[in-house]
Amino acid sequence: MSQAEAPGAEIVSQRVKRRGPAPASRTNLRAVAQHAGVSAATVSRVLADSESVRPETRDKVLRSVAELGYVVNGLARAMTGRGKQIVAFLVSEMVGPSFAALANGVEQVASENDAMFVLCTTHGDAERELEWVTLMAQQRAAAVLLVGASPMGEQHTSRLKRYLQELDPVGTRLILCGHPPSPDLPRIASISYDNHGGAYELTRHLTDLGHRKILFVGAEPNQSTVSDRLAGYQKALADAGIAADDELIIGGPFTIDGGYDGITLAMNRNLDFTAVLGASDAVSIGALRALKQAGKAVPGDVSLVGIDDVPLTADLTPALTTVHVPFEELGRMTAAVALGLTGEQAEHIELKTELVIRESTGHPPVTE
Amino acid sequence: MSQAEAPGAEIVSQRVKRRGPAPASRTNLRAVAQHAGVSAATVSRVLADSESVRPETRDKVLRSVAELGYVVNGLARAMTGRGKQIVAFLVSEMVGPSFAALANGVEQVASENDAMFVLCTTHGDAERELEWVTLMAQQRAAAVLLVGASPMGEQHTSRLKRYLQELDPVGTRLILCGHPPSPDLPRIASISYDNHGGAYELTRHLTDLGHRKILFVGAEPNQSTVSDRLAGYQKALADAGIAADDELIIGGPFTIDGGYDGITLAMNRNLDFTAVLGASDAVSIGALRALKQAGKAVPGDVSLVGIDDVPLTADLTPALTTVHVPFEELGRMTAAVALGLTGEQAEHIELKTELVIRESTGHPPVTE
DNA sequence: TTGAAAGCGCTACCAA
DNA sequence: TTGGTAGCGCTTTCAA
Repeated sequence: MSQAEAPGAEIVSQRVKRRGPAPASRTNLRAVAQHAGVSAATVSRVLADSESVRPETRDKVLRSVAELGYVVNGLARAMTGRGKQIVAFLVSEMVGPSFAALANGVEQVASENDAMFVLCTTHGDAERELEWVTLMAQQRAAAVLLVGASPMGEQHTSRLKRYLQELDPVGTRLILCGHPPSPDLPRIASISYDNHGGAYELTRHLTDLGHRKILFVGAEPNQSTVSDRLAGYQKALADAGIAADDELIIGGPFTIDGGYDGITLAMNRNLDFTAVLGASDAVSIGALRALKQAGKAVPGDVSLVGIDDVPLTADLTPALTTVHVPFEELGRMTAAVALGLTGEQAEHIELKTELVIRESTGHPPVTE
Repeated sequence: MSQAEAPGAEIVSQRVKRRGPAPASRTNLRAVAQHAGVSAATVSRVLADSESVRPETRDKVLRSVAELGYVVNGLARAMTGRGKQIVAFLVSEMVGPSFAALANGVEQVASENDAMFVLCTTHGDAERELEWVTLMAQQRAAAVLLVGASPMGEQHTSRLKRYLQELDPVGTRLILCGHPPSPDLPRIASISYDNHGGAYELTRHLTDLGHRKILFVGAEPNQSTVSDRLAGYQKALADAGIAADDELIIGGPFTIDGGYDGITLAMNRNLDFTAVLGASDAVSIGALRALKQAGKAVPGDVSLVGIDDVPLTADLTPALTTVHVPFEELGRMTAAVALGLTGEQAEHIELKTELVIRESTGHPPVTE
């Protein structure tokens, strides 16, 4: 270290105090300034593309930057409020095409707006979720997105309150995505889509074809998405004058295996049905597998429908009739709200869904 | 602001200087200290779970923290070197099940090790990729993961050099995931899998069944993954004593549509083939669609194989014979290297792939 | 147009 | 066990 350059007369002896916390890089803004023979302020201005700096000075600085391989410290920058915004995407599992489309939508808008997309998975663990929320509060994230269905009810509300408690003081927004507004916490923005309507249309399509015994598979209890879908299904049945039959509602998880097991169970129970409504496309895919194995023709013997319209459903045999959910749009909307691009007040947006009729539905077989 | 507390004799008048850069929260560690009647150092110790603090003091502090709704500033903390590590996952598009499995693997290991998983998409835009690398260097990320195949050759090398130039000075690791080592830059760690061997086995399976005219669809030019797969295919043909026929190699993107278009093209050209090797499962799915539309039976008329073994391939009709790629494992490995869990030196790991025979392959039809 | 210097909020050293 | 305090690296007045 050259100490000859100090212009001051008296040399303060043990001024040198070292405590390198960031051991990686020793080249900081000050070093660049020194190298370029200007002040730190000037370097900062150059880096911030500030107008008021003479071209020659700027060049000099930039040359030093290059020469020293200097990279601004975004962390320090963030501390002064000039950092990148963070949009945190909290989801249970990073699986499935719907997740991908949704995340893509969020990421697009985030990076269009110069924000950083941070993905956090909870694996359904409430503790982990809280940890993420806390971390994001600490990082002063712009927004935390709670993505996907989560359990409803009292417990959920108090959980959200807990989150708010951490996020509010630091100004981080909390947003529900794919989940209806929490009635007790209307302040929390929510971007969701019409699960009820989608399931209604789907069921209606089935009853219009003449089906009267329609199995609902994948009724995971106490979960907003499913319960809305279930409600839509029930409403459509009622409107068609079909009596509710709880036997036809099969529980189980929202997965391929869940669908497979659900159908297997239904057949073991000798349930009588001519159509199956999977609570999601994944469920329907599993259902299809089970149906095929049992030698049932789709839609000859049994009609099958799903919900979500994930990409590959069109490539199944038969191509699946389903409800299209605009996941990417949902993501874009959510990010827009997260970044405050849509106005200030709490928002509750519900996107429309759309029935897509393909090959897996037909008239019920004529029973004699 | 109380100015009475200044112990100095002379009161400098316009000392009050305000410039609130973080407008959200005014409660900082100092505020907590004041509220609790202790020093900042003590609060810091409590928050860091340091041993040397009396229980009563700790309680007092924690009470103040709760009362004030204080949340530590992770940014400031990061500046002193105590921040969360960042693992940045750079990928072209956030699509497909293979992406999900891979990302999941990385995320798992990252959060097991208390690091933050940041997902960045480039949409195939080199400029965007560089921007991300720069940002991550600024954020002092622990590692940047370049995920997925990327073009090969001279240009690629100089691109990597450019990245290194930004990442090296700040100690951020650069890692290639799903991409073989760069011959010119052996320092850069790479975690990949055996594309050549996978394609070889697959082709071998086909030739063993008696196929001699095997179409390769999805030969996107100048891309490491494909070129390795293509090489494996060619090697297997050669080993089976089958002459190479470039006509049978169809270009096009690595997607469902790419597969569809590829087959359509091949049939328009009246190409003679009894089996199709899709460069990826997506390609094969598209190929299957086209084949079906043309009235070809699979595997009766044409055998079809893919590579990747993405979840839904088992649910196609017929279930697809493919090569299983351990994406999640790949992700876990990559993250481990990224976080330096495996030793210090540059690593080049190649994971094994495995042939999965399902229903889409059979003997070629007997031609008379 | 440029420089000096005061923070931003936290951690860690050194004394007490 | 606790407090004082000097940084970490940057931005931004204020004055020159």
